[in-house]
Amino acid sequence: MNNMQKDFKKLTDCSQCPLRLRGNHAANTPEEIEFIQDFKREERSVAAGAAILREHSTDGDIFTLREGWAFRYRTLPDGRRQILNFLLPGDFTGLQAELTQVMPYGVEALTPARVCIFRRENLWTLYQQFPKLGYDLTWLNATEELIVDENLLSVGRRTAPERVAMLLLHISKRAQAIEEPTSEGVYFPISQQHIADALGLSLVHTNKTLRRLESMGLHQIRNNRLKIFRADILKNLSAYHELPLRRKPLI
Amino acid sequence: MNNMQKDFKKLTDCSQCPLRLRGNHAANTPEEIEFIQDFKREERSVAAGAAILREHSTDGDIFTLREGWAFRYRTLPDGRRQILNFLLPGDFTGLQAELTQVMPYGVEALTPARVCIFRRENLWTLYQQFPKLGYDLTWLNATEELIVDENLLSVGRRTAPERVAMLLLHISKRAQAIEEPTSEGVYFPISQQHIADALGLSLVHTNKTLRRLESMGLHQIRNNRLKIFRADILKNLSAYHELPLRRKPLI
DNA sequence: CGATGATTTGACACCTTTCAAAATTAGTGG
DNA sequence: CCACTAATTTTGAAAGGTGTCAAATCATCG
Repeated sequence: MNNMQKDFKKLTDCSQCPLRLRGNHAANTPEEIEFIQDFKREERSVAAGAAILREHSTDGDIFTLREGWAFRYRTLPDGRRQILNFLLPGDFTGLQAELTQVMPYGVEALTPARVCIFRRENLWTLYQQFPKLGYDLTWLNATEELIVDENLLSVGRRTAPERVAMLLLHISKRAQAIEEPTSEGVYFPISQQHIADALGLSLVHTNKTLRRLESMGLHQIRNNRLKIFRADILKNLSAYHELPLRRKPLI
Repeated sequence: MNNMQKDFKKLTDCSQCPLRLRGNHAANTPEEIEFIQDFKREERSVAAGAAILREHSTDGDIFTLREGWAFRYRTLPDGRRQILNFLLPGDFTGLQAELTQVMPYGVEALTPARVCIFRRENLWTLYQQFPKLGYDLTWLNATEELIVDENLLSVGRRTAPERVAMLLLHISKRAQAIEEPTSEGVYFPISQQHIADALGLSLVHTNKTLRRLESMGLHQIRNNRLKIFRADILKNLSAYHELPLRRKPLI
């Protein structure tokens, strides 16, 4: 936990970025990568449960999640929390803070994570020197909004079972896109409390719904792994249609 | 209604754009405005209730709402509808469609409206030739996401009275930002069905909640006008904190 | 092997939805 | 400007999905 600065100066060579090498993202030119390298101010490791961005703080970083999972959330004064979306490796966020004085949302690590933090003051330079990267940023931001839209539809209009089914499918799909396929399902480091906060449900009711779907043989969650058995039924239940997305850019 | 093409060729001179002249938006250079002028493919008038963007269609425009109000929404196969956010004059949307083959959401006019539709094929040119406008687009998109975030928090974690209070305040604030202040409150062309769809509530319960707040003297809706009487109580009830936003760009 | 946190269960209250129908308001044609 | 119809807003009553409370069972970890 206190190794937060152990690798402070030594920034990974972006051209060797493990995310990039995995080939899930759109390619960049060497010049672009060089710029991104300079754009990067810091890499930071954060423990599971630790804050990456603090809600209501007056400064906020823009960053890419390089390893681990996290989530973006907002809270009400009395503590009620709504998870806006989950962040998986490769996801970029923090731009919205550009608009306000205080961070309207927080980001918290779900697992031990590692983030690449960029120089906000160079954001404008990025747009000027590499329009393509500016375009990519817009793209990344729009992708995030698409997910939030989907979540809003869920929370606003789907029943509890439908919401849970939807979340299982959505997370499963996203996880599959970034990890090697195994017969043991996908990594799933999300607790029931997190699911509840993401779906606008209570913990108890989330648990009961989850148990119900699982006992129907639709899926299984065990040891931080999610296996989908009956994607067909889950899809039908949640009316979830995967949007065919192009390959995401990486910054 | 069938005057949809009456002013087809004659595009407004963007430098004389009524929105721009009103001075609510960040300024642009003459060169930028000239580019925007060329970027604009068409202006279109749509009737209240008509579609501006069709959900699930395979083509989608990017546009700025110049006059009137509209809303962005998604539906489930059985017809349940969730309004994602309301669009007021000056709002820009449609970028997300860039990411998918099918429009993930629809946009419908709430009042007679007029939209400036841009040449999607020139979007990339915009980023290249006018990085500043690219930056603005990112900004506009991020602003929209901020609103969706707020709505997700509401729908997920606020009670019905809290949601309604929140919506009244939020809309009132946005409306005030674009119209002359009058003693008669702000323009409010939103039906209870729309409120229900935006808040994830049923029509009946929306009505009862609205009536309750109104009978408590917190607000009044009459003749498409909303008057807030007790902003203090409404704020306290909804835990709504206005985010101090910078002046929005206009494209 | 305690201790702390996560998951499960059961019971019950209650907020919200659904169903039905009346009362208003808005829109349209004569 | 008055009918007439459609749409919106209101109300009441009852059903039901979710939340809250409490407590037990499991799991994880130093």
